[in-house]
Amino acid sequence: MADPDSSTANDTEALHDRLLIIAERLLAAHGPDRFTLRELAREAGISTMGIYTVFGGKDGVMRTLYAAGFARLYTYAASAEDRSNPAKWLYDALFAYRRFALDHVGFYRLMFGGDKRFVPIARNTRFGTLVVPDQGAYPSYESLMDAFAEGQRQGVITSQRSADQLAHLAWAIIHGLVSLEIAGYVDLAHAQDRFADSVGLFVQSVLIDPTKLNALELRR
Amino acid sequence: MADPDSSTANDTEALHDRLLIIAERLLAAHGPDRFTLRELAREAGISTMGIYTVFGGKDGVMRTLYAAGFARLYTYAASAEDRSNPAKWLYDALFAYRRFALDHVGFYRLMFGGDKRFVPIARNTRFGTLVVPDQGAYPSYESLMDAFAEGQRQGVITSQRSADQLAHLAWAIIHGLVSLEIAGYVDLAHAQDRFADSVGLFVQSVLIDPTKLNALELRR
DNA sequence: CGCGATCTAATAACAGTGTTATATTTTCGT
DNA sequence: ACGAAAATATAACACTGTTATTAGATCGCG
Repeated sequence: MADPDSSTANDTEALHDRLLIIAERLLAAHGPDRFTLRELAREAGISTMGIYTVFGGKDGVMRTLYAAGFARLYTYAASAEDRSNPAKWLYDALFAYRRFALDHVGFYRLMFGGDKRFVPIARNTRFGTLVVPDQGAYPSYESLMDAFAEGQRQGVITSQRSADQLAHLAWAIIHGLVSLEIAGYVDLAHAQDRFADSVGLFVQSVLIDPTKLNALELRR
Repeated sequence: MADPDSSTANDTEALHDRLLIIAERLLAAHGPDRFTLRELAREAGISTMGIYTVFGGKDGVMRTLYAAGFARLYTYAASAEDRSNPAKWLYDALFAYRRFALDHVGFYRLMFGGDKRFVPIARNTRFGTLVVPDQGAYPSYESLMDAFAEGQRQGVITSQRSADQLAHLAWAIIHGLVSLEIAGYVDLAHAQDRFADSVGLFVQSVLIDPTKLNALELRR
């Protein structure tokens, strides 16, 4: 408030943020398919063209929501980073992923529904060539790989596969489980147990030294 | 042609089939998002309302395409059913699933993109409560479970988990791998190898007795 | 302060979409 | 052969995203 020449910048920035909050709500309510520009404008109390000056068009809004989704996912992943216990860290990360997907189905469908419009191209990382959405989203996957690497270093994870291979399979598994659940192919009454069972089967058989498992209680 | 009173029935049935073929082409070309009724009518050379008399509306068309997708998936699954060799059977089934998804991205996104509109509710089967699209689609999943059950019977698969649990995890894994690939999150240059690696890691560590693996060469 | 230039915002218009209403033709049973 | 019913087409409606156009606000700068 002490900056006089940023009043306009703050106004448009404030409008940007306010629109984004409403857009997230509409995305969550209707899903990416039925998300409409005009409803966003109506809810915000501005004309349809106001959105064009802020976001450039519907693509701009969806692109921003897409990035916001990955940022939100990262907050879930970050909350699972118990680096002192790699096995727990891994479990928590996998469950956090599901939690995010169920809490934010709209985000999830926008991010992984199969519309490649907003997915950037592959780039080289220190773990190999990966496709990662942007700077703010990459940490989620990096954190998962770190969990594997740390588990291998401590000997809790006995697999000799690379952390990248393990993380890719782990990601595929939880994404598969979660997206099947979201799409409606898992009986709701048993979805929770099915997820826990499948994750347990995967972790115990592929990853973790069975003799070190007793220290880990399956949660939820 | 020897049945006089079925001329009309044959006509509408023929129109139904012709429309379905064109609809499949448009779904493959544009994806489920950009599929439009009016283009279908235009391509078929009929008025927009002609589709309403045949399918009742857009929902009817999409529902029919949804069922056709599962029927198509079943043809892929059926081609993998080498019942004399459960391990090969399983591998072939997993690779056939990916083949179907890549060959028919439009179908795949319609079936698993997250729009629950056409997914029926759960029902009881002899393997437990499952969500299966319809009579014609259920065999795909049943075949997968049969592969596990037969593998366990022959001792090739040593896991003591139920065939249902194993099939569910297997389905989640291949669906996860494939849908991440389709969504654009796997580097195209290495997608093939990544899939084979992940499937191999899963099968060898979770399912198959290592001493019986030498008889099985990884394909493609 | 003044004032042209630039950006912002709203209204109006346009080409699409799915769907309903209406009219016209075709088909079919009796 | 004729009335009922189904099939098909045309027109209209309420939406969508987007582009023109126009009015209003803001800014740079002498």
